[in-house]
Amino acid sequence: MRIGALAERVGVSTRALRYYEEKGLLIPGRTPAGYRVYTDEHAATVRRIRILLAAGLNTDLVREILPCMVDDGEFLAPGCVDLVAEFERERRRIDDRIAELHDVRSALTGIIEAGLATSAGR
Amino acid sequence: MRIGALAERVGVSTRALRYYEEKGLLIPGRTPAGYRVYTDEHAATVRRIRILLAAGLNTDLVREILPCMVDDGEFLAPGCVDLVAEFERERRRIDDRIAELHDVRSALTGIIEAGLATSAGR
DNA sequence: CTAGAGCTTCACGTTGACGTGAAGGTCAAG
DNA sequence: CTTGACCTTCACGTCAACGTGAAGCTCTAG
Repeated sequence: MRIGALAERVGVSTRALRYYEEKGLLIPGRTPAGYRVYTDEHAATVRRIRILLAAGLNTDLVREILPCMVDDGEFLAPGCVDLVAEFERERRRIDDRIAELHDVRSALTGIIEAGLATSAGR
Repeated sequence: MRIGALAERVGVSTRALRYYEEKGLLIPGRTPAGYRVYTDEHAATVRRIRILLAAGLNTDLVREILPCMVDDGEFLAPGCVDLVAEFERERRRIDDRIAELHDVRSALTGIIEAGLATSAGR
């Protein structure tokens, strides 16, 4: 499929797909005329990219993680083993981030419940 | 205290404190010469601002939430009651965000454990 | 063969939360 | 009274992940 079809299928812009290629996250084939050609596997990769970016990872990190997500068996590609320490650091950052969000969530909950009590009590 | 002292005390830059004032989050007093003057209460507010911003809220939202966090009693200021619906929407966004982070966290955990199994098994 | 939908590569614009000087005023210490 | 640390207000720079044209090539339908 070509870039427009993939974009509509996964719900991203064509510009984003070209950007992912520029950053080395998603390398399509090419027709003789130079058109980008994508497969179903590319579509799956784009969905993974969106999830990782949405979690706040940057493109450099996504590029490292992506090849480690394809071999979904029990073992890992050799290059990925060397990155385990980095992945653990990133996991800790995510844990910290989740904790921050939980703090703000409870603060919001306190305000919301006090607000409901206030509007109910008067 | 003046801006430099507050900045060092809470661990932010003076530029950030001026930016918070520009955005209406933190309004200091002024000396006759025009120097900004902050109190301990301002310091507490800055800590709240940092937490909210770190959670991904923007300055507009922080400006709305801040006055609702000071009255830590059971009830709320009247202006805050009208914002409860907006706070609930923001809480849902935070819940979504936490769920996204959990997804990425488990993906990372899968990779890390597979990596440990791979390096242990050979 | 021509219109037009879709593709290509530049290349500059956007957004939010600041960083980073520039040019100058204020104030306590020596 | 002068240094120097601290402060003031502009005002442009930064960074990431794209958005948004511009100018031109390609392919299919009629």
